[in-house]
Amino acid sequence: MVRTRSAAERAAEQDVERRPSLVDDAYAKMKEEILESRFPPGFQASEQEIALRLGMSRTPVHEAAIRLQEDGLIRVLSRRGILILALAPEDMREIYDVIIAIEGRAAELLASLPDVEREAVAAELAGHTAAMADAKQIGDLPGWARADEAFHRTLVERARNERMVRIIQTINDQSHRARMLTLRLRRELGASVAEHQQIIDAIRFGDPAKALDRAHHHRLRARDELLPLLESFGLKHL
Amino acid sequence: MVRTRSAAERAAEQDVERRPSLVDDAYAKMKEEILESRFPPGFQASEQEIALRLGMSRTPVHEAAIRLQEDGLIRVLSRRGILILALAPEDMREIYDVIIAIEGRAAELLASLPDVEREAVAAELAGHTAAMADAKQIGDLPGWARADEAFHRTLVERARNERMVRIIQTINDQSHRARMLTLRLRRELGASVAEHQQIIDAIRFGDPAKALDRAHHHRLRARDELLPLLESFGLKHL
DNA sequence: GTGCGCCAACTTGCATGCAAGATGGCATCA
DNA sequence: TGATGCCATCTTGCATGCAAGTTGGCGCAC
Repeated sequence: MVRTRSAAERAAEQDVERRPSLVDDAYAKMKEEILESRFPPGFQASEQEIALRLGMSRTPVHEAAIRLQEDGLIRVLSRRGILILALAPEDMREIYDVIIAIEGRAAELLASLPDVEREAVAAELAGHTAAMADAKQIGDLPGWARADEAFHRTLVERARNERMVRIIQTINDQSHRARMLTLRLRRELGASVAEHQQIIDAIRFGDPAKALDRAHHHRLRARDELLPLLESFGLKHL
Repeated sequence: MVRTRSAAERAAEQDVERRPSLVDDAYAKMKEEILESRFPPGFQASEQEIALRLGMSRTPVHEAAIRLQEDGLIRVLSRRGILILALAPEDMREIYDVIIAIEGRAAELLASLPDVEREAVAAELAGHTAAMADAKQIGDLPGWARADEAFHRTLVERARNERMVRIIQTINDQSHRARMLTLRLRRELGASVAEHQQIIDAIRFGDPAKALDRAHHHRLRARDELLPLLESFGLKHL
């Protein structure tokens, strides 16, 4: 029966957290296997077999597969199982453009905040950037990557836009394997610190146009360094 | 069995279009009912009942519901059916910021294309804008809305980024009801034509920075007109 | 009259059955 | 020997059964 619901009912439902379901479990585990390349791109597996491995029936695996397909990580082939998608350099170009768009707007929004909040965000971002500089100093590549990721995550999360956060999360999942792969290829850890600093300054001084421009510039520079690298390695899919 | 697959196999699979499934059918029909407010926001329905109405079992309805939940149109409540989500003015703010980010970058990309392509895109955009002016002249509000939508769709689609297209599609679905509702509230059809023209000019002359700026400005102006309107009408959810 | 608790009805989560599509290999024929 | 077509096998799409969680209402106690 379709029926209207009171505001009270709706408010109550906001609180209700879904209890852990097998579908959530399957989703999390399959995603992890894909991101860690234990299900490498281009491989195919039957839902049956995954179900067996995860100790559940086909149903929750199938439903998790639908979500992963929406995330752009796999394709569910009719009667032929699940295909783990690979990323081409072309996909990385698309992904960078989405990041440029979203992070640029986020930086612009952060630079438009009231003084106190701006300063708080700037301080937080500066902390992550300092951690990057430290990690670089002692040659701690994973540490550098973590701090860099924290900087960019903060940039978007502090802009108070759940949809932007979600978009970035999806895009990050898609490009996770590529990031892991290229981390040790990159030689330009220094430039990032300086560019982050410029973004932070623009936010701190409340200059939205400059924050947007510097955020764009940072990601464009990173992309222009990464893409040729990928292609020179002949990485047609990753 | 998990196994590697040749490039030929993979290429072949690209062609394989999924044949129409009941899940696709359920997804399309449910989405239409939601967008047309025949399933109004805040209402709740059981999967059982929807299945009955669509003449299928619960399974495809449930799987379609998962996809609609990923799209942000509904929430699947454990053992309590499907809840049609409403949009608050706050959501519209988020949505506009995503549009501003994506369309801004798209305009920037279009203005960076080679001469010939830039001109082709500019001409196409100019066509839609002319249609808007005509529709406004004769008071054809739905015609104006269609041409406006075509302009913005073209802006993103011509930027050759499938992910951006997908993001905009999702966002448009989410805000469809709000757009329909506010179409007749708006008084400012004229401003749009002039602003579109500025975006077109920037693309035609190959000025990416200006194209970005004008695209931002256009959507910001539209948002700043719309949001107070929504709030003055006390539209807490729509 | 008011509040509490129990219960019947309903709803989905998940497992499984069945049918039909897809595939690979083998046998057969030229 | 090479090509073709058939068939056994595998895999999913969808329906349905069952169990467990959720809800609303009725009756009972005070």
